[in-house]
Amino acid sequence: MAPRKPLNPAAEADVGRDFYAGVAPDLDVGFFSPMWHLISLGHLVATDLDRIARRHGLSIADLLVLGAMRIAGPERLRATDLALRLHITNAALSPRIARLARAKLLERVPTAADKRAHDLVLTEEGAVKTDAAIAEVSRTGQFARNFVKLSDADRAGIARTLGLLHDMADRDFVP
Amino acid sequence: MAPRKPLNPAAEADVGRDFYAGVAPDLDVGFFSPMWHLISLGHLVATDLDRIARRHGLSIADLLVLGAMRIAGPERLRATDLALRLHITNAALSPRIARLARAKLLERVPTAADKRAHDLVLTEEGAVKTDAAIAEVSRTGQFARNFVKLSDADRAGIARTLGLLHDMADRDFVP
DNA sequence: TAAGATTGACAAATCAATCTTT
DNA sequence: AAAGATTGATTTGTCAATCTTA
Repeated sequence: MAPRKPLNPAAEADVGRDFYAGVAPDLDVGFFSPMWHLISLGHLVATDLDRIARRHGLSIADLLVLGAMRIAGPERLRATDLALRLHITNAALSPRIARLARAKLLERVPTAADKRAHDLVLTEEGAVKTDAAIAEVSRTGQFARNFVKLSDADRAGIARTLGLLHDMADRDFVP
Repeated sequence: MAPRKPLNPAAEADVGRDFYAGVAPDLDVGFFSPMWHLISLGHLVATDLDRIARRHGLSIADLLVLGAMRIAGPERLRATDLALRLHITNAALSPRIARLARAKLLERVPTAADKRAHDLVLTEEGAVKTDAAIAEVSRTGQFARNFVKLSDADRAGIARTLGLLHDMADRDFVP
């Protein structure tokens, strides 16, 4: 049999859902398509972001760390605070922070109150580089360009509903 | 300054969006929160799925390969067909297929018409294991449990809109 | 030339174990 | 004990280069 040209992902996901509805009628398969869209689309968006970040000498992982610190503003974040916001483990964050500190994009300053911890502070150069990369994401990122093609109602709806799901997943998250 | 308890992700994302709206008024930042939800939530869902897959001796990557083949049914897929559907590179797929073949969950049979390619066929054991893992995702997966808490309208809306975005990202995807 | 598949070098995530400080 | 941070072993992805066949 000649390999069929794959359907578009939305139709393909529903084929899978319907297949499993037939194979296992006792299962709830309503979550099937949106879950696959989340995983695959999340991966595609992250890959595109990584390409953009690398033009600035960063990875997407670097950019997420720097962006979270930029947004935190004057607030002093420790590694653990950052890991909670990014939903990654401390072990993943450690070498990244070391690398960004070596590149002089952030500084580790000892926390006064706790000798175990370090406060993380963005340098001027780190802030400038972060803003430049984020501006390019806004101008040339695939997601930004595709998102505006949705209707106003769809944009508002997906932003709100993804927020609800993200909040629920955040409550399930244990580092 | 004492580290502030992080807001819920939905509110936190909007703080970031508003920050960059202030820093760079020329930028469109409407995509900001939903893009972050996609990346972070996609990562959380994938990590949870990986935990479930490992109880069956699989990884999430294995499960996605096996699931795609299960859904394809009688159709013979080659590695390249699979890579296109999963939006990963052939290089990532190669060692995975080799591993699954060693575990006797799928077989590689030479393609009659093309000596470069192999057709991939799920074994009986592979199909059984795939269905068992997917049933457990439906019963105990965090996403499945959270998704049903949404309203009927929100479930339908997000499934449809994620499908639109996934289709657009798929058209941008070049392997 | 291009397509299917594979390999090697690298990046980034997980878990488990460890060290220091609370 | 428990919390903050780090290191080592393993997995999976990318890109670049290579080999064979179309």
